[in-house]
Amino acid sequence: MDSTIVKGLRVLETLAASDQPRGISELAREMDLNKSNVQRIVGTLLSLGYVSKDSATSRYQATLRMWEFGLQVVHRNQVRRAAQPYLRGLYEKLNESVFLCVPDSDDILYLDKMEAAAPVRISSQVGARAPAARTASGKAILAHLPTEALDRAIVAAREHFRIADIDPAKLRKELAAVRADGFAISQSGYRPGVNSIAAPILGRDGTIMGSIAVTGPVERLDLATLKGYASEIINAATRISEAL
Amino acid sequence: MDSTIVKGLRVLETLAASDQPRGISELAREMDLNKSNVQRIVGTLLSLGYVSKDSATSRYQATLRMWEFGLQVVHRNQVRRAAQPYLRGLYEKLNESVFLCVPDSDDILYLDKMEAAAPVRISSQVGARAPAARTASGKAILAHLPTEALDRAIVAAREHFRIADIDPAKLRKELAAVRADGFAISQSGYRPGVNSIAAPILGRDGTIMGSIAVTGPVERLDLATLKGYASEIINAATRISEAL
DNA sequence: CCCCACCATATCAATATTCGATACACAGGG
DNA sequence: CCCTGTGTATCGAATATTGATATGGTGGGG
Repeated sequence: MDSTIVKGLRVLETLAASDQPRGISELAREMDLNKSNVQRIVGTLLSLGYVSKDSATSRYQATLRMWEFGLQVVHRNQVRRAAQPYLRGLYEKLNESVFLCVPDSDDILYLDKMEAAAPVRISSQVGARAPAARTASGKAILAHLPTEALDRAIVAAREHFRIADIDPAKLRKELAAVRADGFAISQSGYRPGVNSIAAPILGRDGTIMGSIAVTGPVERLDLATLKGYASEIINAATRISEAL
Repeated sequence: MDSTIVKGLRVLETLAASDQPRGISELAREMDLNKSNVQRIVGTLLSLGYVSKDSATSRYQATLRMWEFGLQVVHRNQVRRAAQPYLRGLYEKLNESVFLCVPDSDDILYLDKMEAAAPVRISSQVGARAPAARTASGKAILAHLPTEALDRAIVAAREHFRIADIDPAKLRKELAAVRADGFAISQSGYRPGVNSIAAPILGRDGTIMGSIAVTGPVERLDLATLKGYASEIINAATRISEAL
């Protein structure tokens, strides 16, 4: 299982997630690894350019290298490419924030967004992960998942995001409705004060590829307004599906 | 030197850079590694979620995981945070594409941009690397580099980007002018038909942190127009520097 | 002012881990 | 229907990784 790679990437992830530069001993303690081991690993990552060293303090931090490679993957992403013009179209038509989500190992990932110029709070949601069962985008995806994947996703939501208050039976019922309607709605389900409506993007063979969602504050996007956008969003999602 | 990590990341980079899913033998041949070795490495990356397997064809490709972690680093980037409002301001005032660059191990990296809605060609320049000596953004950075770093950068430009036609003496002269003027200009220097003007962002201690640039087609942005934007850009860059 | 405690870093023998030749099952093409 | 390619599993040998230990440097408290 190449444990050296596992450790190496864990160190890299830790550094990427850390606000400040980190020292060797500090990392070793926090990650429960041997100090010498961390020293070697960080040294290797340094020589590969994934990590930089503040020579004054001898502390290390992640560089932009991961981002650089990661972007290559995103730029090639077919769903993103297909969705981009429609995201923009929706945004310009409705003047609300529009998101693109994709399923990623049992939860969902925000892949792209179009957003009003200067939002009040800096919602750096692109690149973030969210529990599928709580968001409109997520439910649009879950509704079209094969049953065994859905089961895993429910378990994952409870474990990974420590969400205990999901009633599987109730969720399954809601998802059946989503499948029938063609759209999913969330009212303050994930972020309080935020409502949204989402529609699924399906591949040629009917497998779920992602979803697009319109999101905004409850004051502006009440249930009636959301439902008014339904056909607009379903239409866009369908066009994206066809473009795949 | 933890050669296992080196190999692991090389495999990951190769997959991230590859358009199509790759097979084990293929990778092994291309990367000059043992087939068993690649198999183990890819298996490890798979179990860590950095790579996914197309179970039909048994081919592997990079997932969005690297991007996810990479984004965390970008989002925290101080220069990017400080520059963002000014980038937007410049874009709205001038109605031209605006870029933010940072120096990164001997060349430059495009960190952020604000761009007209639907550009003719899809310039996915964010995340891309460019030879510093050829671009306005790069020259604005080079001009404020300590001499030994500048020497390295010139060598790197010739080797890494295989640019032989850089005259070091001439470049140094140009950079002195850039330092005096406070801005750098490029006319079709890197991408033919593209002109741009850039100003440096400096840290508290005077070290170069990055640069901002306005870029556009030669027809619209001729030399006179570019120079007309100079004070605008220098002003923004200075404000960003102060915000750091 | 000096000591001590902590740090990053270097060393090196021991061994756990990676390595790669070999083998196998499977798929597709000639 | 073989034959050459693939992905995958196995296992002894080899070696790269490991971690206790040592060193030099730095900063803070007495």
